[in-house]
Amino acid sequence: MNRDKPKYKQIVDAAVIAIAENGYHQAQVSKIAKQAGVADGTIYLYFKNKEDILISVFQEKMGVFVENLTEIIQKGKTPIEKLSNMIDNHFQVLANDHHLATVTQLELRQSNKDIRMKINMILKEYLRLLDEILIEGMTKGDFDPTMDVRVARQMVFGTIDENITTWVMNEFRYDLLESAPKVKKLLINGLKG
Amino acid sequence: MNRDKPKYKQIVDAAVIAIAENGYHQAQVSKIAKQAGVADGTIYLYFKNKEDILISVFQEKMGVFVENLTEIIQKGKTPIEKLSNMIDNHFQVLANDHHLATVTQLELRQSNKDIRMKINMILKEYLRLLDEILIEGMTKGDFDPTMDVRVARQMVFGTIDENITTWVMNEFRYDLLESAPKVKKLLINGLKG
Amino acid sequence: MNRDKPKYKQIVDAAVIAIAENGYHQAQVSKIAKQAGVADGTIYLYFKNKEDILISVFQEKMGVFVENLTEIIQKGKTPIEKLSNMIDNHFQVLANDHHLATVTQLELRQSNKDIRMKINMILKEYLRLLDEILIEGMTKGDFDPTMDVRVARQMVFGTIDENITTWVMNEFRYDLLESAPKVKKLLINGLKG
Amino acid sequence: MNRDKPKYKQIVDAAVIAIAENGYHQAQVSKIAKQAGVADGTIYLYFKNKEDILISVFQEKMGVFVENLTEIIQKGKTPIEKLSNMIDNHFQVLANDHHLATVTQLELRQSNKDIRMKINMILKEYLRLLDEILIEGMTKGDFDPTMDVRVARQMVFGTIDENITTWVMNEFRYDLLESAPKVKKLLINGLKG
DNA sequence: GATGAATGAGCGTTCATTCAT
DNA sequence: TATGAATGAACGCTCATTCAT
Repeated sequence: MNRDKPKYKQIVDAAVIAIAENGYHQAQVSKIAKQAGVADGTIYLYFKNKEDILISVFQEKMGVFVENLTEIIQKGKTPIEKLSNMIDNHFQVLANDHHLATVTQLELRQSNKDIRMKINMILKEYLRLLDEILIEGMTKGDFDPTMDVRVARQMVFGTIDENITTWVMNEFRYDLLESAPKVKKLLINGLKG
Repeated sequence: MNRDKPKYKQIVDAAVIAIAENGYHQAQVSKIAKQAGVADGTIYLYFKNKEDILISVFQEKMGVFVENLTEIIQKGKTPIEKLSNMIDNHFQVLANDHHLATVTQLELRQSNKDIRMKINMILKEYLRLLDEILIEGMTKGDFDPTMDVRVARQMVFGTIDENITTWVMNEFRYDLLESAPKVKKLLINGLKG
Repeated sequence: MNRDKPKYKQIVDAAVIAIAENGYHQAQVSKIAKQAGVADGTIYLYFKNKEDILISVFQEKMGVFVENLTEIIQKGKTPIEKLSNMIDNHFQVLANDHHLATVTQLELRQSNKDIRMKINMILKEYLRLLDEILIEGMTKGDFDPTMDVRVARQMVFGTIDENITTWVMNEFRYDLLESAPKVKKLLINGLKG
Repeated sequence: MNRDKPKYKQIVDAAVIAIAENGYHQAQVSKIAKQAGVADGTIYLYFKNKEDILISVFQEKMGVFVENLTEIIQKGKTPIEKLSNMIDNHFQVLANDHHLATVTQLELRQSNKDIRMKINMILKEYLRLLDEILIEGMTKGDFDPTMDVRVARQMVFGTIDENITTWVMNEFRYDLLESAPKVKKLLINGLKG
């Protein structure tokens, strides 16, 4: 079950494609295996079970968001700049990968409570970094120092998420990136207090 | 398939409980029937199939939100008051019915694309009413007249939704209603521009 | 369960239509009831169960064949004339009632062994009359006196039956009655020995 | 879905037994699987669905009739000899396999129209070969050159079929093979004209 | 007699997982 | 490691029959 071997990533990527193209419930293990070019049984040399594939998909892909956000925080000067770059990054990554957007915004949410609980655990790290930005902003006076961080974080993440989900549901018919400045303006106004 | 007979509502309510307690995929028709105190076959006198039960659950329950919001819009004086009351209503209805909250925020989202598309159609009416409030606010000067209504609506709904979902995922461990004033403050600040 | 009341015949006739138009397996009791213009439950005031309806259909309709054949035997002069008239009658009755032909030749044969055993019991009387004609022919020298009556009867009935079934399966696309003289010629040649 | 693997024939044979012993409607897939000594799911590696099993049963078994008849036609000298051998073969194959006789004469006829249409397509080849014999006989003067081939074919097949069906319905209580010479004599007389 | 709402047993099929090769 | 044939548990839906009115 070595997660560094090339076949591991090969299967994770195949899962994204299989789920995006067939839908969550139609992405049987055999389809993922076929897409990955391996036998059904081979999947089980790298993953404990199907649930493990799905969680790994999220983990691997979410990793990119966390890495990018870590860098954004390091390089950014002001909290507002950091928040702005975070939103841009979030929108850009998904705007550039429709398969991934479909999987994270629609398909993976059809998984059962257990899986989504685990997915939420993975998301935690990303939200922790967001909290960091918000707290810095409150301390430095860029954001309302009296606001509730949890609620503020939920506003930021909920707004971004809803935006992207709507775009996916509309089958990418408009340019997601055009919404970014509007989202930023509204959110920053909200946070300024 | 008469939707006015008492058994119709009886089954819809039973479905909410069965789904909340067992999870979407474990809420077999037989469990819903048992919960409703009717025979399995009786379900099919009132619903075309299982999918129809789920859509009806959403329809019936969402109906309350739409009715309440309609009244709120009629009675409210200012757009801000209307928005405020809408948020209060949304939080209160779900804070008072944990089963319903579980079903709408977690379980029903596991349904397949078809069902979710239909659920979205039902949601549309609610979002249209929200748009009404926002546009009135833009016209009257309460909200930023230059903002994008769609993005603003996504912020309001996304923030509310994310808040409630987090609360459900945390298994109702804190008081949802305490978040309402904070959510309102943040959102209204954001919309004011 | 009075079989003389008008509703009894009404339901039998409705069954023929319902079965002919929907097929044996799609002719649910509720469809037969609807076709007859009575409630589902009413069926059970006249018939023990669904099987009883089907057997009654055959019984009532077969009755016509037996009555006609009895008269043919009484009025006929020679065994060959009687056989000839029997074949004509058999073809004519079904050529005039496509619904009935469909039901007896195709649909009713989809019933289970039990029902078909009972149908065969009803058929017995008709075959007994046919035997009478054959035996008279053997005695009078019109037919081969050394032939096996059972086998001869099976030839006559099997040939008639196969002819009509093929015609039904070809959806009545040709004129069944044109085959009658040919069938008669072949059979009588066979029987003459 | 490889039809050459041993398990394919294994399941077809099991289906004949399961249907003969339980009746068409009581021969559930699970019973066929059990009889074949495989898991339920294995059935679906070799057959598209239950209907496909039934059609395959007929196809495989009818194949024997067609093969035998082809050989009979090749080896036979006169049309009468060929017809005679065909009847013998038809009777012998079924006299030697009561299960198969039950299935072809009684149980398979309970299938729905679709299946029976497909079964009829398979039967067509057998009837075509019979037609060949009849036409040769008409040409060579063994059979009445003025007879209608279709009607003649229906007499031959109908007589054979009715004979065997009666024997099955009488639960094999008499020796089917004793009827063969009688059937042949009657039919050949009929065809001679 | 007549109704029709309610009943509940019964089954074909899918698919994640295993394991002999 | 890798394979893929085989497994078998699990469930939505139909429809003949009943029975309170």
